[in-house]
This record gives sequence, structure tokens and C-alpha cells, in this order.
Amino acid sequence: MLSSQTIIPTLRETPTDADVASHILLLRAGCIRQLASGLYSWLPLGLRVLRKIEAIVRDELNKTGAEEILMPVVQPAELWQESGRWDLMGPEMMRMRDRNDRDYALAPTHEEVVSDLIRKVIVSYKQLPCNLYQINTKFRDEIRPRFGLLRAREFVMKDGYSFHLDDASFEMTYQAMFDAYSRILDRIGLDFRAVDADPGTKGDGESHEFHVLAESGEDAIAFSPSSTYAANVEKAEAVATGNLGKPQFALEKNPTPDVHTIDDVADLFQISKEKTIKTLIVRGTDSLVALVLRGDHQLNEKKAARLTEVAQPLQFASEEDIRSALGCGLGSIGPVKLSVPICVDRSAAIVSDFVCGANEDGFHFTGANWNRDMPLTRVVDIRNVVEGDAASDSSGPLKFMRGIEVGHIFKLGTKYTSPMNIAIQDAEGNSRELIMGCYGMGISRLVAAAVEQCHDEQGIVWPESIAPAMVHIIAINYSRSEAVRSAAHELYDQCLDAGIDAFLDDRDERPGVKFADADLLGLPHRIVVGERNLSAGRLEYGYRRGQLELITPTQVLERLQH
RNA sequence: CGGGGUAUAGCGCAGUCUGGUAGCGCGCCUGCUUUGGGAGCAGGAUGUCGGGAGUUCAAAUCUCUCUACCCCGACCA
Repeated sequence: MLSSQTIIPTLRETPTDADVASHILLLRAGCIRQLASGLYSWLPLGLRVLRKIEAIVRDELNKTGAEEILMPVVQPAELWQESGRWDLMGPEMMRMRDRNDRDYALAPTHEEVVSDLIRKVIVSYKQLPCNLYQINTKFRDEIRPRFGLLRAREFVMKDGYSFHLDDASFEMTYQAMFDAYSRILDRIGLDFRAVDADPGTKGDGESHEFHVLAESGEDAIAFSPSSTYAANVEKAEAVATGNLGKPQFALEKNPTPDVHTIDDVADLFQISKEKTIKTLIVRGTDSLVALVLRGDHQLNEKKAARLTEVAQPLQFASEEDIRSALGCGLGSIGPVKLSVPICVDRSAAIVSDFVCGANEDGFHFTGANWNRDMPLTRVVDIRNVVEGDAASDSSGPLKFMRGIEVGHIFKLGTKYTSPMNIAIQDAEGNSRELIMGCYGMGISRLVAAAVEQCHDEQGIVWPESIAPAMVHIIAINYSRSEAVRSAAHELYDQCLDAGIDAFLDDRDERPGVKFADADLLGLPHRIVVGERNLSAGRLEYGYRRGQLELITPTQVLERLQH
């Protein structure tokens, strides 16, 4: 790659509309350009990285026996209506119409199309199990595209699907995919963590996410330093430690004018928030439902939405509904003599002598106790874990870190094969619905995640595995010095002959400009060819951001080939 | 969708309050000089001031309206 013959529009300044490291640096290093919100063009350098990641993914998946296919991005509405997701997907799905007014979806994912393919192609159980994948463009009209490639509306994803006659076969493939994902991220050279996850709308079985660890990550991961336990915070089970204490105080009603929040309550009574209880009111299946949490804890809406008494989707009751049903405002609700069903979080259920709303505007109870002052019938897990909570595998306190979700694998069961009627006769002649797995990996997101994890103030520091080129040859005074020019080209040619992907900066630019751009591009190896050392038969060589050393061209080639 | 912000040359910005017909730095082009960490001098090119409508003798500037982009919340690879 010669810089004179490619387009690498580096930027000296940070574009105003970028503010996370990967977005800023990919733009500044001339890897991508934005077309519109969430839509990006890939320039030569960026595309090389994307392709390298794809190659690693292909290689590892092919090794597992998975087979690559390619499915259409434009998909007929009928298929989506059949699975029921034409309506369910809502505005997130991009739609279009052809000249005959037929409706189409722009693929947000490919479960429907792959399922249709399978039912046409798989006719015997002898063809199972079957594991297919593709690397293709996906379209999702995100509520809010952001962070450059990290949340785009059009992006490159590897999506794989497997079909099985029985659970044992499925579990083997699921584990193989789990292992392949781990190997892919290891090979790229990223610090990652596989975590228990919430499958969201996609399925209702088990699922695992793969997170590249980065401060800028949108997800919080809870993990146990003393075991292998790790889970997305939204999924992590919250356990309560300790037992319900005996009441020490009598229930007492206190006037608390203008006290509405937990902070107000804790301040007024000079107690910690752990001794307060908050009561949230949501819509239930037939009446309102109260969700009770310790004052310092946060409701986990996904967990709450799964409670049988809570209406789907989770919806908070309006101020008016609360007032007409309970006779008080939002800041004064409490579990004592409450007229609606109460679901108490595990941790709230072991607090004694607590402060809570008195269900009367301007009053709070102190010395409230479960069982004595109100029944404790329904104890559930509805809160987010916090750092320091006991891990659910009893291995000790949880710690948190942040991650970027780059992969997610799902156990779909028969969620799609059942409505789409994908069944095969087994050896005994019985018709059986196929068991399905789905395995996603965000290829373009991985490019950004890698930059998030591998950069410094100067620019990107690519891992060797995915660097757009292996070595950056900086020719000092290229156009002025015949000696430099010929030495640089000789080295460049030698690299190419040896199969080393070299990049030669042959521009007529001053040294400072070349150094700054080299820092920005961050190729793993750097060689400086300058008259200063050339006369002594030496080149300067450095690896990643390390010190440069003076060595001979032969030694340089050895380093590159190691 | 709700809340906040921005829109002026390829990039970063000033000018808007107080209306008078567009400027700075970088980049780009030409020439000379310079040459190991984003050079200097001289000359030059580049703008529907996001779009539309209005007020006015006159609008980047005031009014109305639309649009795009970014940030904060719910979603996800």
C-alpha cells in the first residue's frame, strides 16, 4: 500500500459530531466517513480492518463445521407476517415497497429467511444438525444511533443459525459456538468477557453475550472475582444476604410535609437509605401492582416485566391513577395497608424497622415491619444488582465493569420453528419441531470496539491481527533524497515479497506530518528510513508505541517475520 | 418520541446581542526557501451563511416555519 496511491483522509482536528474515542479516531485516521446519522462509508483503511475481522470469524466458524451462505437483505413481508414479527418489530424495522406495492423488510435479522430456507431444503433428519452463517448487512432503524460504528443503523453482522432434532445436539453446537466466539475474540486480541444475558425480545431461553471490555461501553457487567460468574447487570440475579430482624420499634405515623424522595426521607429521619422502603406502582393484569424496593436500590424493569401479576409491557401508573386508587401522591406510597397486590424485592423483604410512605399525603411511617404491620406474601427479584452484592453463585461480592456487546448467542428452542412450522420426521417417523439456535456477532461494531480498547492520545494502536497493514514505512524526505527513496522502496518490495503487508508513506510531506499520521494510523510495526542512519546501513524500527531502535534492514525483516 | 444543543469554505471556528452585503486558523493550488515531530514568505482558489417564507431600502444577523446532525433517556450486534 502506497500512501500516494490510496485515499487516507486523515484529520488534524476532531470533527464536532464525534465524541467517543473509536468514532473520533476512525474518522481522524481516515477509516470511515459519515453519510447520515448511523450510516457510514468505509474507506480503504477501514475496510481492510473489517475484512480482516471477517476472515478471522470465517476461519473459526468454518473450523466448527458451520457453513457460510448469503441471504437476501430485501425480504418479503409475508415471511415476517408468518412469524408475527411484521407488527412486533415496529418502527425499528426499515420497510420498503416495490413497484407493485408489495411490502418488504430491509433485514434487521434473518431468522425468518433462514427458517424458510431450512424448511425448503432440509427434508430428512439425516441432514441434521445444520449450522449456517452469513456475513451480511443489517438494517435497524435505531431509536438513537450513536457513538459512530458502535450503534449504526446499517451495519455488518455475522449471524448464524443452527437447527437440531434434539436438545443434546443443540447443546453441543451452542457450546461450539460459545467456544468459537471466545477464540475469535482471543485471536483478535481483545480483552473480553462472556456473560449471562437477557435474550430480550428475541427468545425466552438462555443466552450469552460477549463483551469487549471498555470504559465507554454501554453495558454494565457484574462479575465475581473469585469465580467464573459474570452476567449483564440487567440479567444478574440479586440475592439478599441476612435475615429479617425482629421489630424494635412500634409503627408510628409522622408528619412529613414536602418530603417526597428517598433522599428527603433519609435526611429528615437521619437514617441511611438502606432503612427506607420505596414503593413503585405499575399497571397489573387486573389492577395496579405495587413493587417494593429498598430505598437505595433501583428497579430492574426487565425482571419486573416478567412477574405474572404485571401487565405487559411494563408501564408505570399515572399520577392520577395512583391518586384515585390509593388516595395519595407518588411520594407518599408505602406497603402498610396498601389496597393493591404487593411484590417485595428480596432485599426489601429483610429490612426491619424501616421508614416508608403512609399512603396519606404528607405522612410517613417509621418503625414499619413486615408480618407485624403488613403481610409479606410475595418476595421476588426485581432490582438491579449493585457492586458489592453477593454473587448468586455464593462466590462472594460482585464487582462491575463496562463492556461493549459484540456478540450474543441465543437458545431459541422452537420459538420460530413452531410458528413457521418447521418439523422433520425422526427415525421413528414422528414429526418433530426443530430446535433452533441463533448466534450473532457485530463485525463493524468489533472494529469500533477494538479501537475503544486499543488507542492512546496519539491515535489508534491496532492489534496485529486486524491492523489494516503490518508495517508503516516512513520515508523521511522522500522526494528529496534518492538514497531514502530507493532504500524505502527496496524495503517495501522485500516486505511484499515476504508476504508482509507493508504501507509506505511516499508522500512529499515534512517528517512531522508523517510521524503524526503514523501515530494516528497506529500500524503495529514502524520503520523510519532517513538519510541520517541510512549512511551507516541502519533503519529505525519500533513495535506499536515502543522505543525506536537502530537496526539493519536484514534485522528489520527478521523482526517482521518472527 | 420527550428534553438539551448545533448548523457560516474540505476541517475547526469567529461574526448574530446592536441588520449595511462574510472573515480567521488549518487544509488546497502556484512560486521560492526550508527539511527528523503537524515549516516560512509571497501570491491564489473555494461559500445557495442548512432550506423556505416573512419584516426591511438592506438579513449570516430580526420573525415564523421546515430540515439535518450531535448529546441525555427507553432498544440492540
